[in-house]
Amino acid sequence: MKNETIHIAIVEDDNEIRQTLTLIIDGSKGFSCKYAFPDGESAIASIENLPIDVVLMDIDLPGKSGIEVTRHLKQKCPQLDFIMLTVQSDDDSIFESLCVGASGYLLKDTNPADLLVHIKEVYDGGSPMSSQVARRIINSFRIIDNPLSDRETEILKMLSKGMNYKEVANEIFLSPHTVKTHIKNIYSKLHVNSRAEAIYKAIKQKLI
Amino acid sequence: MKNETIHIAIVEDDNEIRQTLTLIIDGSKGFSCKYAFPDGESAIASIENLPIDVVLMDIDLPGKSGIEVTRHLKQKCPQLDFIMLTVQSDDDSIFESLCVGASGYLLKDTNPADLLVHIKEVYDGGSPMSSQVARRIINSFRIIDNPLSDRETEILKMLSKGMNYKEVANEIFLSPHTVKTHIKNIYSKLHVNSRAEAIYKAIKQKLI
DNA sequence: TTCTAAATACCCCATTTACGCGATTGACAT
DNA sequence: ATGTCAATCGCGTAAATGGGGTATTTAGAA
Repeated sequence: MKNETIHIAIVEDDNEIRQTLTLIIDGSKGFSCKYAFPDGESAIASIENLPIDVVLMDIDLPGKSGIEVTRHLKQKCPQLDFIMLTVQSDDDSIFESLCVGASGYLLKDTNPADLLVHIKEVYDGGSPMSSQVARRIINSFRIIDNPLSDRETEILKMLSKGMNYKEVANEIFLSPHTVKTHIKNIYSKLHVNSRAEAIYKAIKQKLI
Repeated sequence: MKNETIHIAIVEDDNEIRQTLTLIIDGSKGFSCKYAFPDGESAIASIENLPIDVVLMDIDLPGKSGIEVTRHLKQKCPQLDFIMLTVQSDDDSIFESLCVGASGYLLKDTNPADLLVHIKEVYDGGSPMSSQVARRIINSFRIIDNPLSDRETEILKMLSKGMNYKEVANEIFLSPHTVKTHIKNIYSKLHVNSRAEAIYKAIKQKLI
C-alpha cells in the first residue's frame, strides 16, 4: 500500500459527468484530478507527458472510442492504469477493454465513494470490477460442451502441435489410416473441413 | 435480488475453520448452513441430493482436491454455485477453478462480514473475487507482443476460418503467390511449419 | 543516404491433405 | 437384442500445402 496522492485524468465527453467527477475526485484527500478531456484525441495528445497514475476512460466517446484510445495510450505508457467507466456491460466491450490493457471495468452507476476505493485498488495493483462484470469474464472460461471423444481430442491436440498423419500414428501406435478416419470424424463433428479451422474452433470452444 | 434464505454447504478439512464458518453463516439472517464436509468424497456423496444454493469449497483437501470436487459436482448440479476459498492465489489454481465452473474465488483472510456479502453476490448472479485475483485474470487477456505485420495477421485470421490460398487471394485482391509468400513469412516468424501449428501458436499468444 | 522491412509476384516439386468409398470390433444403452 | 458409437484398418485420387528459390516497389529507420 502506497500512501502518496494518486493523480487521475478523466476522459469523458459528457460535460456534466466530467465536471462532477473531477470535482469529487479532486476534492478528496489522497486524490488529485487536474486533467479532464472531452475526447480521445485531446487525451492522446496530452496524457503521455503528464504526471498521471490512473485514467478514468469513458467508452462511448465522439471520434475514437475509449477502447481505441486506451490501446493507444497503454502502448505509449504501459505503467499507466486504466479504468473503463461505462453504461454498457456487453461482453464485447468488456473483453476488448481487457485486451487493450484496461485494469478495471466499472459501470457508471458506481457511487462516488466506491469509485474512489476502486481507483485506489487499481493504484495498488488490483482490478476492481462489479461482480456482474466478473461473472461474464468467468463464464468465458467455461467449457460449453465437448462433442469429441477422448481419442479425437488427443489427436486434435497433436495436430495443433504441427504433427502430420504419420507422426500422430507413430506416437500413439496406430495406422495412419486410422488417424485419418479420426480426423475426418473430428471435422464432421466440428462442422469444418480443414485442419486450420478445426484447431481454431476447438480452441475457441476450449476443447483443446 | 431474491430475498429467500440462501442455503450453503461447506467443504473444508480444517475442523476449526469449518465449524467457525458454519456457526457464522448459520447464525446470520438470510443464511443457512446445515451441511459441512471435511473432504471431497463425502461432499460428492451427499450434496447432489441436498437443497443447497452455494458451496464454499476449500482447494487444499485431503484426497480429491477442491477443484476436482467442484468439477464433479458442477457437472451433476449445474445450477449450484461454487466459491473457492483458499490461502493460495497462484495463477494455476485460479484458472483451473474458473475452468471447472467456480463462480467466485476468495482468499481465506476475507473477513466474515464480507464473506456473507460475497455469498449473496454469487447467489444473485455475480462473481466476487478479490481485486488481486481479478488482476491476474485480466493480465491473461493482454497481448505479449506481435511479430506479425498487419497484412500477415489479416491473412492468418482468414486461414483460421478455413480459407485456402485462392480464397484468401480473391478476398483481398492479391495473387495466390503473394498469399503464399505471406504465409511462408508467418511460419518463419512464428517458428512453425504448418498452418495448424501457426494458428495454435497465434491464438495462444493472442495474435488473432 | 543507405539499409531494412513490408508487400507484392512468380516458378518448381515432393509431400500432405481431404474426401470418396467400405469394413470390423467391442462397449454401452434401450 | 438391437442399435448406436468409438475405435480401429484399408484404398485411390484430385487438390492443397510447404519448402526451395528470385525479384520489384515503397516506405520508413539508422
